[in-house]
Amino acid sequence: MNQVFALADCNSFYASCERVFDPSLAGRPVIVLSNNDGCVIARTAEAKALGIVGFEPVFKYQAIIERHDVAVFSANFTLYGDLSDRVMTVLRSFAPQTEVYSIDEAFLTLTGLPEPPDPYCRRIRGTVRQWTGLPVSIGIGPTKTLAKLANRIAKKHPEHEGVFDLTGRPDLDALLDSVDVQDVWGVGHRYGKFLRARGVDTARRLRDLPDAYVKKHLTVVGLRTVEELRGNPCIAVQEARKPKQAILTSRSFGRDIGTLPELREAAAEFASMSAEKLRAQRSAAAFVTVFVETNSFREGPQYSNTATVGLAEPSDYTPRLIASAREGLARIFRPGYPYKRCGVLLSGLVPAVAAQRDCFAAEQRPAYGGALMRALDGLNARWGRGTLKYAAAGVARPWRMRQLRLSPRYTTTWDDLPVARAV
DNA sequence: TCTGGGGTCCTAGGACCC
DNA sequence: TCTGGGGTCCTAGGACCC
Repeated sequence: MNQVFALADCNSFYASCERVFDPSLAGRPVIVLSNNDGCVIARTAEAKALGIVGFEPVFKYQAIIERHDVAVFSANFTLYGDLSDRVMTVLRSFAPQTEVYSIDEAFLTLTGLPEPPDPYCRRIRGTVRQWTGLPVSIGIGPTKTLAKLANRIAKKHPEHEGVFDLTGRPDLDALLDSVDVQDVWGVGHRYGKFLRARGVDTARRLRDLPDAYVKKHLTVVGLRTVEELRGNPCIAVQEARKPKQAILTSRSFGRDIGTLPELREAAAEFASMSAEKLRAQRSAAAFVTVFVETNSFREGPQYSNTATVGLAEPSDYTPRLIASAREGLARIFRPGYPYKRCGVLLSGLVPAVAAQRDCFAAEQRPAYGGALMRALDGLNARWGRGTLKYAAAGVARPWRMRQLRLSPRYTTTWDDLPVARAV
């Protein structure tokens, strides 16, 4: 039996989330900014129509924003994460298999459905809208890559009303010819440029390239993409999320940071945050990597460097990881530079219970360490992130992000709960 | 004068995704 | 003045082994 995949993807997800709890935003252009209120990372259709481009710095659009009364928000990932969970819950109720692919999209398997997939997906779309308030578009195809492509068509052409089915279409070639090669899932900036320079500028032309040529220039990954464009499924729906192999916390600072003590605090904070994510997936890390960077967008002396510190044995104990991050930082810190970004990466992850012990190493953590971490994580989950933290991460936090236009955490914090009043 | 071949592991770098 | 953050996978090349 031919397989059928669907990709459900929320429209302008972050911006749509802001609208859910503020109906006055309906019909108004809305944009959401990256951390530090730097770039535009989400735009509603109204904002796109004004010519606002994604991932461009917001200051370029100041005039447009004022003239057209664009609603501007700092990214509120707490809110988006919670609304994402709600959408995924609805989607899961409609398909035997779902893969949550990102915060705003999921693949569904619809193979063997007793009815045509198009009307079924329109029901899914209506239900998501009704139960969560969020608009979603759905693409249907014989492979994940083609479902993705169908989703793009559904979004681009409003006349399809949010659902497009690419299976069994006699005009498939023409449809694939209407899609820019770089809009194919798996073809990014570099490959797009490479292919276009050789006249391969549409999805159909990519599909029809010889295997050997694709493998040579786009590796086996590209070959999989091409096979999928031909309708041969190579990429399976993965229900269970594999544990992460690396965990990174990094930030650009709200302002330049020049001193080691301030950077040490930032590194400690990022190590703590990474450690929390690490314990959430019950892993321990064997390596701690820290990096610092100056602002490459600006003139002046640049410096960036990375240091990796190996642990005597894998650990999930925050003080241990903070100490290693600081050790790495001490190695790469050079005075006199205006630092803009820092991050802490944990790698060499193993299941915490199976962590290889080193009987000759100095004690990595006290006997009460495990209980302490559980208490720490429990309190922060119950009362909000940062309720309990290590003093090493500092209090003044001069490096913290700028978020001037943050919306309330409507769904996850009692104090931010929306209130309905009778008038 | 002659100087293998194959395997594994690790890392850095580069591509991609959202 | 103001330019995100967090991941994955693949390949090439070097170290090392037999």
